Amino acid sequence: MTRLKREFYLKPTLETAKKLLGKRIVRKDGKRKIVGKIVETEAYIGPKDKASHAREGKITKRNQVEYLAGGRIYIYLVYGMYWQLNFTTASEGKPECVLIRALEPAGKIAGKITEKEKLKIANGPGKLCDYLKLNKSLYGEDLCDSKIIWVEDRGEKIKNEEIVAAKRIGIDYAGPYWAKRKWRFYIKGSPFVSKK
DNA sequence: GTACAGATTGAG
DNA sequence: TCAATCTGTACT
Repeated sequence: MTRLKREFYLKPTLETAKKLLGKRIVRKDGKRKIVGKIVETEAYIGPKDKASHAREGKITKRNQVEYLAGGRIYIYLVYGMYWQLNFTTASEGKPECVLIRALEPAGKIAGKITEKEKLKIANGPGKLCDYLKLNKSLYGEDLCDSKIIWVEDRGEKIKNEEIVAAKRIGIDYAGPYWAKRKWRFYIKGSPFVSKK
């Protein structure tokens, strides 16, 4: 297996967000292995980005892991019920991260599942955390070192022409300028991306 | 201590 | 279109 190394996460965040497309998240939950191909991501580049939790250089108990060197898990609860999986990026001191918005289930899936159900089991940031069995206990986990979650490159290359850049979702509170930035990326034509 | 809004989701 | 649901964050 080829686990992504620290270096991968230290590159510019927008670049990392695009390069993550097509990579596999591997999660070990006890004896079970859950795998999903990343098909949709979103970039957050604090402190200038008004939509980022680290806007204005804010440091809180929730977002502090964003300030560490890239390659860690930033996970938090929104709306009181959904976990959001992010990978931290950039070097230490730069609060930047990539939100994982949708996965294409890969490998063996627990229980019986139809092709139709498969399309909708991880097509949203809250749903994919459920699929991967993630919660607060993964906060700060190091993707370069962890035994329970990491990201693999299986050689699949997504060409630039296959990547669609679009507006980010659910961040209108940041004002039109930031809400309009096309910092959401997904694989063109993938039926597994989150609904619009 | 209290108020309040949110990087979503699925039902109506 | 809208409520569910609860923690982090700001402010008294």
